[in-house]
Amino acid sequence: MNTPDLDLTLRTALSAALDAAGVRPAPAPDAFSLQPTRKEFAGTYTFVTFPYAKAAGTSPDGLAQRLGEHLAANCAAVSDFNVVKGFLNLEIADGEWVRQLVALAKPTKQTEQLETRNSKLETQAERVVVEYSSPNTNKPLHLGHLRNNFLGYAVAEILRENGAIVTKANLINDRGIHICKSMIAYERFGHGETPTSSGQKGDHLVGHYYVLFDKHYCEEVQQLQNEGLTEEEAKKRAPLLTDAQELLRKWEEGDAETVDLWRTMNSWVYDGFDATYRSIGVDFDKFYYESETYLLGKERVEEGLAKGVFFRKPDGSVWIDLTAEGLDEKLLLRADGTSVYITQDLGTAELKYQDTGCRRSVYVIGDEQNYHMQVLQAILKRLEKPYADGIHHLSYGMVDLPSGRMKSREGTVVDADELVAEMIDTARATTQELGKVDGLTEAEAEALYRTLALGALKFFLLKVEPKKRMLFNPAESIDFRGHTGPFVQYTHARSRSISRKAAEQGLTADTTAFAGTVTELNASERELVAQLIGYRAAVRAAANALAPSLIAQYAYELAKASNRFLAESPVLIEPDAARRALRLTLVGQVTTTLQRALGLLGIGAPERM
RNA sequence: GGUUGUGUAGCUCAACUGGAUAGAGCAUCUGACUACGAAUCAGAAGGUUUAAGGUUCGACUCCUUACACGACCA
Repeated sequence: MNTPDLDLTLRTALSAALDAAGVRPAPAPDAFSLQPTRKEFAGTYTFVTFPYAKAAGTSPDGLAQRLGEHLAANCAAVSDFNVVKGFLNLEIADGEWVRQLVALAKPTKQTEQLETRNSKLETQAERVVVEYSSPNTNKPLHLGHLRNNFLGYAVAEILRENGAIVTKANLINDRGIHICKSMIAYERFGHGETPTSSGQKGDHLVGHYYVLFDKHYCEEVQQLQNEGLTEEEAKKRAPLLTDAQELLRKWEEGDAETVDLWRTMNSWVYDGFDATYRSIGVDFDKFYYESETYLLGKERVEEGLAKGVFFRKPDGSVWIDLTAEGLDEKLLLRADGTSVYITQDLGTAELKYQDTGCRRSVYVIGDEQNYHMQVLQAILKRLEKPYADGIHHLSYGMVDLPSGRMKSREGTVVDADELVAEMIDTARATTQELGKVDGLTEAEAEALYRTLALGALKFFLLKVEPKKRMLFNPAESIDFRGHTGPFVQYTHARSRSISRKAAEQGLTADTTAFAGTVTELNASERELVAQLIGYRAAVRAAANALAPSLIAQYAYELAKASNRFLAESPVLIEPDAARRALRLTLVGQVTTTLQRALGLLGIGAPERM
């Protein structure tokens, strides 16, 4: 027998009760809000009657009373209710909580879920592409990219868990003047240095030359100004810049030597990126390179001109007028026929659609591109692309430092690799100080430090709503206690420890040992079951809102409930066998659920810590 | 100048999209390791939600106006 979703059971019953109370048409089960009861009142779920009191022709309290009586009589899950100022608080029968727990723990239930999910995959599952990371190849990844990478990875995993078919895509910006700047600096000052010869990671090496470019460029500009040029003039005529521009022209013409250097330097960067991606635990299904897509955009321009959506100005440049959408006129192709950013994006969007068949596409990009993304979507709508409506810009705010905004030129950038390394050092120090790693091999311990470091970092960056700017204080921000990743990881390790000890003592989490016999729960047990069955709702909400922060919040609250439970309810020492089995089942469910929730955020769940 | 985002406890963030006395963590103070892990738990203190109006049974949330900070578009 299947135990249905408690939330759905209650909603269905409430809908029927509203109908019986004369609310016509009664709202559908998913059309009203059923919220957790505030903890100062008795009950678990609360229904607000104000919106329906008029239709029922009674006071809110009167309606609440009638609904409560109807539910108590007709819904087995509801054991009692109370009414406070128009709020109907529902209390759930302990027997129902036990049934819910048994259903959660049933392995058959899970395989069933998997099967329905697989068959859904075959037929009507939604296909989504999540584009994230999307770095430039002229500098290594920094703190801002980490927020992007973690967000993108988590959103993709959450959508997948919610039943979608997801393609993780990475669009690499590998061409343009910025690469040429690194190249020209390398030609000038590199003396044939390579990652191997210098012992530097490839992306750091190339980033180094980008910085060198800027340094020498500034000197040249100063020099020219001293010779009497205006600042503006000097900035335009500095030889390094004109050389870089010349290099870009040669690259576009396909000059063999230039393309060769470009390819070599980019390959160094990719090796470096690979290492970083592996180190921070993110992955991709598909890579796109702007050097391969930037020409595709021009076909879209032709298409737009043919459809009359775009127009050509007398100088030959191509534009679109988006004033009707509240935007401006936007340049799509320069008078000399070269493309601009948005041109490439049109091409890439089309390519992604052809490759994956996804009508829905999530772009994880910083909020400085809000306008750009609005324009992109508006243009695709005008072109009547089937994927235009499915574009969603997951916009996130910058990560600021106490000193202000990160600026690569001023050297105030927090490098991703360095930050992770520092975090690992902190995790190592903290763990060793607590003396928790006795019995682990060196390799196991090091793996643990990485898991903890990344857990802290990812949780810290993901628990905040994406669109908010956030402050990162390297000295203080990352903590291992309180509302943190390691707190959740600790709870998992603690629960695993109890399960291991139980197994050593021959105790099992057998649901048949308590399924019919235990009929009363204490407050911490009830709260924990309620949290556990909230997992699916949390995933659904997070998927709909593209909000990993909801999963972080859920994992934290589950961990909190678990620790409270363990403080109040002895497990292994519990003398009553049935209750002991129930509590062991709870412990087991906490570990698997925490593991899944953390997994969605890309955070590992250690066996011990 | 135009468009847009943000503003909540000393600090970093929540608030189920209009619901009850605005909640957590850090920092501060108090208590709990001879019960399974104290990276934990229990408790105290901390608020005119930037300001002023408005909408209604009810506003951090929606609408005006102003202020502060940011981003983008000329």
